[in-house]
Amino acid sequence: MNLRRDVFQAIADPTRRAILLLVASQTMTAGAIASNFDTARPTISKHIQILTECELLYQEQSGREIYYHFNPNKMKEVAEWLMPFAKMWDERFNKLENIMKKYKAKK
Amino acid sequence: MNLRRDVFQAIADPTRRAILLLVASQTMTAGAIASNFDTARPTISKHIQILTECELLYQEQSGREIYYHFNPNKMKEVAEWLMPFAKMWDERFNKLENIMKKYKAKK
DNA sequence: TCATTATGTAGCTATTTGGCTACAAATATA
DNA sequence: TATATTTGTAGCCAAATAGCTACATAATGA
Repeated sequence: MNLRRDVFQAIADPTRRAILLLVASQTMTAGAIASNFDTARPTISKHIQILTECELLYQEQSGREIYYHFNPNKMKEVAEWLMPFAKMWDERFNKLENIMKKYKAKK
Repeated sequence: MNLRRDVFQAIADPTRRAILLLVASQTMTAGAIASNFDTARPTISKHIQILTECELLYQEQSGREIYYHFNPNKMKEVAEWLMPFAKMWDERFNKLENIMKKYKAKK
């Protein structure tokens, strides 16, 4: 359980994506997170560990409880990777681009 | 090699992310894609197959050659999943869409 | 203090993954 | 037609993954 701990690998797992949605909506303790799943608690604990290692979550200790916070800046890395693709799915952009193309062709 | 063929699992692998960037920039044959990597051709072929199965790529046969095209709409699913998080990483913007708008304005 | 609670770790397992070589199938070309 | 090219498939393997149970550690609180 060591290598390939990047954000993309982290969000590949559906359970981890669910954890991220949960914690992003509200900071929670490890136990509170686990209580949202049928999966065994140590399994969720491992998922939380993976998310923490790649910095999508960070810990705040409070006595014996550990609160997990969502780190938006790390998730932003995914959005940044998507940017080069984004122009291709936006219809308005494609329309504009096509209009410009036609306009230039006429000149 | 069957289950879990969703977009998130597909983009988890660095080689597949590189293939997507390549093909998004230009439609290419399987051989042309493979020639960009040190990895053995059948290995790349398998990556291409995974990307095709989850519809990030689609095929266009031309004789014995197969051209692979990028499907932006499928990638968009990732951006849509990111939306609930987007407002958290930049105060100035409330939607991923706005960030994309800004990106395109720069171009 | 002693039991309870919150959390993480160890160690095991079955399955999936990503890689390779060897081979097959189909199209193009000399 | 015989050969070369393009691509995919089969089958193997080592490593990684996600899951579990059992145990360890540390803080609360009766």
